[in-house]
Amino acid sequence: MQKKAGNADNFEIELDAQLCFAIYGAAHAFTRTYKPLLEPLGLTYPQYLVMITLWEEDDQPVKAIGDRLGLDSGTLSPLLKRLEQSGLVARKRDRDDERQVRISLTKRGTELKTQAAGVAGAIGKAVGCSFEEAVALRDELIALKQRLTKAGSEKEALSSV
Amino acid sequence: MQKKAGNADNFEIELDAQLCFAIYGAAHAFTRTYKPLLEPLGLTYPQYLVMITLWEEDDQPVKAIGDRLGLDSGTLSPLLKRLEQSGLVARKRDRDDERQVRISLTKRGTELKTQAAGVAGAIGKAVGCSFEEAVALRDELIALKQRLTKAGSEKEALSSV
DNA sequence: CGCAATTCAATTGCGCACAATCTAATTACG
DNA sequence: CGTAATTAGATTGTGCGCAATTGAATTGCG
Repeated sequence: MQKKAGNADNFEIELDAQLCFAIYGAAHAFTRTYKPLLEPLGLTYPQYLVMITLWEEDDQPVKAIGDRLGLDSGTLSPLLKRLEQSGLVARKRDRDDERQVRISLTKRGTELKTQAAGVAGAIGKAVGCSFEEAVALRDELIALKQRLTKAGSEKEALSSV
Repeated sequence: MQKKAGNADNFEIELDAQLCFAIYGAAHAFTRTYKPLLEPLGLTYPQYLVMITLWEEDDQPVKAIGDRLGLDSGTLSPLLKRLEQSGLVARKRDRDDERQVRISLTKRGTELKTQAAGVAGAIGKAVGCSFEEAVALRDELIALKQRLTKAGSEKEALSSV
């Protein structure tokens, strides 16, 4: 990336593009790394994330899972049906509030957590950095996400592009 | 790689999961931030990335774009057809090697770069960190991606998960 | 109570991602 | 030269991700 004399805009575009590419590439690399590890479990990466939230806390409504992962019902509804089809979760209407569908782990779904332990270990190896580095990276990403989310929720008065 | 006894695994799973969530969330937050800015340009986020590579260097074969972005023809073929439909790029077979399809910018595609300059500025603002911080984050993500990619290409002898 | 507004989930439609498969063109090699 | 292996791109099928719409249930308020 050659340093342009004077005009800072070009440089900003360069950096913006590079950050774009970097996060896009890193996220995809993550997915690709997980894929072969999750395949024997019969899970995709987003399905794995849903299972993690359920291993953390069983019997949640769809909305809660969506909030945790930043996904809406358009994504979750078919995904959860596939998990149900796989025999990992059960979907049932809440008695007290029939609008809600509560997702709970089946026996097989609960048991899968044990196998998933191996996955985490393999990923830790693939990430190839120390525990402290991983923590630092995690915190930076969380902070980045929060800044982006906050900026987005405040205003979109950028019409004069 | 902290190879500990069995019950330390829980801790690893936590961190693994958190890193998972963090990068997944950050990548999506990025996409969502871009979306309203790219809409007036008639571009999606992946289309924007393709345009950036073409602004960097015009008249590239599909393969080169795919290598740059880590995408295969299954993704790029329809995406490039939509860009062609939008009048931003042209697709033509290479005379010397008829297997290749070279993608080049149209007049409109070239001109769009000017408008895109505003996008980068808005994103820089949304990211809300200093230039140095952005550079550091970019480098960390690139390093993370490279570690993951390398680990993935070496071996997949994790069949005993 | 009765009706409007809100909330939750499902559905539809479009655009990625990617594996697997296919065709056509090029290169390698005996 | 001719056949095999390789390479580029397109196609098909599955699964996200998200906007927009729909429909049912619940809540709010007079």
